[in-house]
Amino acid sequence: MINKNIYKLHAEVCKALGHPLRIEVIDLLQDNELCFTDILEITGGLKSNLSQHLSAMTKKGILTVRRDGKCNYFSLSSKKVAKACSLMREVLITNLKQHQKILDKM
Amino acid sequence: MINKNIYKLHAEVCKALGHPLRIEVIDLLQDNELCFTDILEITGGLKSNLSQHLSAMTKKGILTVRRDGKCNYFSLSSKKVAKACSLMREVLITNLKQHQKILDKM
DNA sequence: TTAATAGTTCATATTTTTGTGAACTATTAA
DNA sequence: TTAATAGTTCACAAAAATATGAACTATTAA
Repeated sequence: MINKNIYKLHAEVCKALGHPLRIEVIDLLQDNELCFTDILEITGGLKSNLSQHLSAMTKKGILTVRRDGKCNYFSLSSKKVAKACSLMREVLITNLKQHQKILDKM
Repeated sequence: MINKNIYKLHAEVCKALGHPLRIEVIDLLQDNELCFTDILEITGGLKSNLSQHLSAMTKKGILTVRRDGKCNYFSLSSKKVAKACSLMREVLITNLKQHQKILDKM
């Protein structure tokens, strides 16, 4: 019971990976920082939506913001996030291949 | 536009990490398989709830089931899932420490 | 000071996830 | 064949996440 809280916190951080737009942002920020407008231009959609997603990721400690003039530059707070994300992508790829293998047999 | 689908699939798989109970299950299955009843006994809660979470994780290719007699044994489909999960835990720990540091200064 | 750029915040509607209990299925043992 | 064990499935209610557009704030430039 006492350690259920750590699972809750842990899940909160992991939730940051659970949305297509947030995955795309993590991909974009893999090697460099980008400002809000750059990210918006690449990902598309509404600025309010992106802003809220970036804000949520920042609150969870996934992203770091740096203000420079009138621009907000976002970056990954740790390479570990990108690594975790890419491991999960590998799991997905393996699943898709497995799926394909099953289809091939039909 | 064409590659937005991969983000969607990727996010779907990552969502498996975004729930306290599912995190706990991943932790439990890190080194060994366990049957449904064992997992239920450790995690607590309703069997229907656990069953649905395990089923969702299995559909997403995160878990593998092996039926033996009347028991269903669950295991991680890949060590990569455990690794991704533990990387995100490290990110959380770093955040918590950072948070603590800020509190200490107040 | 006014306008433009760069974003954030907020309220609300919609969609998705989650939890619950009851009913159901499958395997084994008596 | 009946009962017990081990789970799954289903319908529904409640909670949480998401998308949207309008209004707002902050910085810079003219």
